[in-house]
Amino acid sequence: MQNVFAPHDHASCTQSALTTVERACAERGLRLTPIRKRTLEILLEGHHALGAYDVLQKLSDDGLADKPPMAYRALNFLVEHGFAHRVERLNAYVACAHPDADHTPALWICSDCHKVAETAQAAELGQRLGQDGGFSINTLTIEAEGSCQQCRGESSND
Amino acid sequence: MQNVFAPHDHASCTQSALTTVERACAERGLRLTPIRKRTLEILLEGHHALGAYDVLQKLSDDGLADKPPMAYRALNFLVEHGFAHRVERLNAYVACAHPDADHTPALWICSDCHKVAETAQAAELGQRLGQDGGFSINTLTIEAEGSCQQCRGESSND
DNA sequence: GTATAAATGTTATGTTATAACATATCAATA
DNA sequence: TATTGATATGTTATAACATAACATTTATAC
Repeated sequence: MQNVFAPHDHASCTQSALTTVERACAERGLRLTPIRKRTLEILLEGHHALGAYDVLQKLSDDGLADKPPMAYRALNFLVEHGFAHRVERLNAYVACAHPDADHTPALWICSDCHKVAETAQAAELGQRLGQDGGFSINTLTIEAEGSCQQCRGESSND
Repeated sequence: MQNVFAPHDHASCTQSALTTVERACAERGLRLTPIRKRTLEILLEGHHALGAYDVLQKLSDDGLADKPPMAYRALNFLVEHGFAHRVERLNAYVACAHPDADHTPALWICSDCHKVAETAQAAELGQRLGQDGGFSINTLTIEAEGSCQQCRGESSND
């Protein structure tokens, strides 16, 4: 697990994600417009999931967007292209930790510090689960809520 | 996979779930009040997930409840005690197929016939996934969207 | 430079969910 | 059997999440 729960150099963590996404957009002919880029930056500020209206508020503070559809469009763009994930259990969004890989993530939601981590090994696992019933998986959602190692060891890590 | 996608004797399927839940409530000192029982029956009518407001409409038709909190309370009761599951991807609810077992279900959502099936083998799997990161799982959500064997073989199965 | 597609701007509304508080019912027991 | 404490229901109001539909602007390809 790429452990976003643990202390780490967040500036370089953010920067590398941003660079990776910029490169991916260039390669794939996608337009990382100001709203979209800023939305990604907002999600990258922490490893917390943000609701669409939280994102919208920040976009609005920056004068970039001030109506719900504008935030949803940017978020949907990021999710569609694998640069962010929607956290179904929270109706919220989190920046992708490995935006370069085509992956089905498993999300780990710490109910103490509220950070959300991600692992990538979920896809083949779902296929295996579905096999006996002959179910053909299109998309797979795996989300766990619990407590991270840091929070179990310390008082608070928010 | 207990295959709710395939044709089956739905009357006995419903009846056995209802009986099991009644017994479980008796054993565990839970009150299966009219609203709660009817809510379960509504969910058991098909293997489709129903939104809270769909359930509310039906409860209202029966003169049992007519305000959102009343439906949400009944649904939450059923979910808390394992008699129904919330489908996070659909913001909807489905009756539990094995209400007697304490389980972490994996849900299979067919985007063609819209039925939702359930398998129970997800718990240890999640534990395994979380282990390397030292994450301690409280609840685990596993939901797949795709197509069931029946729908891939036939035209429509709704 | 015009046509086409993509993205953004805007209005309005739809959908899902809960906080907060009042009232009624149940279950144990004094 | 009256009291009481816990549980469940009734009600108002609003919070939180999301999208349909259509107008305008900006980018891109020809």
